[in-house]
Amino acid sequence: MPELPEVEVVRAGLEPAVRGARIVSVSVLDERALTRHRGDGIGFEAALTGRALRGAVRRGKFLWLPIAPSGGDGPSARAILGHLGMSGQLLLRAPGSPPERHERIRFELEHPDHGELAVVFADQRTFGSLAVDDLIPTSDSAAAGFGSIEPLVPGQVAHIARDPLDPAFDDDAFRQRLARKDSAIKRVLLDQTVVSGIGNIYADEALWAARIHPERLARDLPTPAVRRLLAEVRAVLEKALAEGGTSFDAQYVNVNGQAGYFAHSLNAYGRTGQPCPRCGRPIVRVSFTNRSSHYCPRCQSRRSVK
DNA sequence: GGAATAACCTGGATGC
DNA sequence: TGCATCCAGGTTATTC
Repeated sequence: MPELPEVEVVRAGLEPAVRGARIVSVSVLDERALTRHRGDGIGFEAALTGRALRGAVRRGKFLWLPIAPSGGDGPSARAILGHLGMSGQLLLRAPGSPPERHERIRFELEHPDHGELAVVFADQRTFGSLAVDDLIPTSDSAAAGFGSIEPLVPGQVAHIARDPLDPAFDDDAFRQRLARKDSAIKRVLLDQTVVSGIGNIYADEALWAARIHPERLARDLPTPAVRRLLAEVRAVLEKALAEGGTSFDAQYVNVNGQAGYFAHSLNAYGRTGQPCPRCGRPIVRVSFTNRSSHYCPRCQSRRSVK
């Protein structure tokens, strides 16, 4: 389940491989991997073949590879936009390597320093997708995301909020947004237009660390609780990033196909019935908007939040 | 306009 | 052993 740390691991792995590389060929094997693309597979291949890439950028769970303009100079006008969904993988492979299981799209690249290589987009559940999208100015004129200094963001990502690790993330604006939200705090944490990069795993972990019940109304949280929550969100994301992300199965791996280790550090998510690491009371799991929420009923009281 | 819900999808786990 | 059912969950369109 790729959330911010997992996508950042992928971005960091792709960056040196794609920066300055030229796309020699593109093979769309399954057009379901282009649900975000306005056009068909043939058009996708034609739009990218022969073009050069400038790097890898991420905002929240979205990442994109800016495409150099045909002249080579000036700002990029378009990018390859990607979202991994639930089970998407971007893998670096040797040119002509055997097809991956669930391989959907393959790029053959020529890099001035690394030579020939392949970037493979594989996706078991086909919730992820790639697209060619136009870049537009960011609403706040700040750099679009991690890995870029340009204030240009794919149009499909313009509505996505900045993530808590982004230097341009506005803590006060986030707090004010929460104060107007008549929804459970966990639902708000999962709303990518409010704060991006957080999914079910890290929402549960951050709420556990901040001792906040997932069904507390966002607007009822006092300012100190919001500050504590933001601090714990950042701490959880940074720790997961340092450990290479969370892998429960083969659904999340880095660009080399390796799993992350953060699953060993989880305190609440997926630990139903196991003792809370803080107080020892069993972690409970409740159904929550077609999802699961895991929390400690003692540490995360529905009332006493300060 | 804001909030809640359903649908998309595949494969592993579980129960019979 | 084989079949049916459930579950995982990010995003978005639809509904309320």
